[in-house]
Amino acid sequence: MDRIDLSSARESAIYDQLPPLPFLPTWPEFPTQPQPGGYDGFLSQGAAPYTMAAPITYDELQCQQDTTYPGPSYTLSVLSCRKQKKRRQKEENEIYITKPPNAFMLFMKEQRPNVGPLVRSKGSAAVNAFLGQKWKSLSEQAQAKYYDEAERLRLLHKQQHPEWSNRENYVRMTCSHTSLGFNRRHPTASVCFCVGQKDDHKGQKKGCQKGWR
DNA sequence: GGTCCTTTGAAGGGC
DNA sequence: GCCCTTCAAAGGACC
Repeated sequence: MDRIDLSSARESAIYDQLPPLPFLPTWPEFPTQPQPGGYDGFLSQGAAPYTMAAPITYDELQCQQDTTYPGPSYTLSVLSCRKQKKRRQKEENEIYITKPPNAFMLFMKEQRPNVGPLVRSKGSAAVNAFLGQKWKSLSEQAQAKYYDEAERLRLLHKQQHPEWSNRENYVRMTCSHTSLGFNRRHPTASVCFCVGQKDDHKGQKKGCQKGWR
């Protein structure tokens, strides 16, 4: 596994004191030993041959949320950090604060490595769809662990970024609903500066429009 | 290089 | 209060 040095990143070391996530090593619904086939076996056999993931750490979680995570070097997957690394470079030293993950996102993060090659070969969309089904099949007790952790991370995020709002990461709504919108690049600007473009459900372009900046 | 796909849940704005 | 929209994650596919 590659190692990324994030030691030059910003101040707070609040995550340093957090213990490893206490999740799945004791999860009772699935066998704790690696099973041949992983989720693919689950699909093809209708049973639950399950490849148990090693517990993820807060270091890895924080990498997904904010690659400016302070502290020494962390053992990270280059792939898992690629998008944010690209975005960071794009933002040219400006800090981009991501939304805290919800319960399902934590579940996906943890279980994605367990998905077998058959499902994985169909792409991330298929993997996520499969994990969505898996999520729904979990007991409330099993899901509660993820809801609790998501809530804890949400509060932690709020503590670390008290002024932050989801709205700051929005590309379209802030621009389309007010002439005094703001966005991730210029959160305090008095004019809207469009930074993205997406297709709506009708296949039409939304996002950047003439006169927005 | 940028965007889509695909999921669930959180959050915010409009009415 | 409800509805709609966006974003959080992943990485291959596509333009």
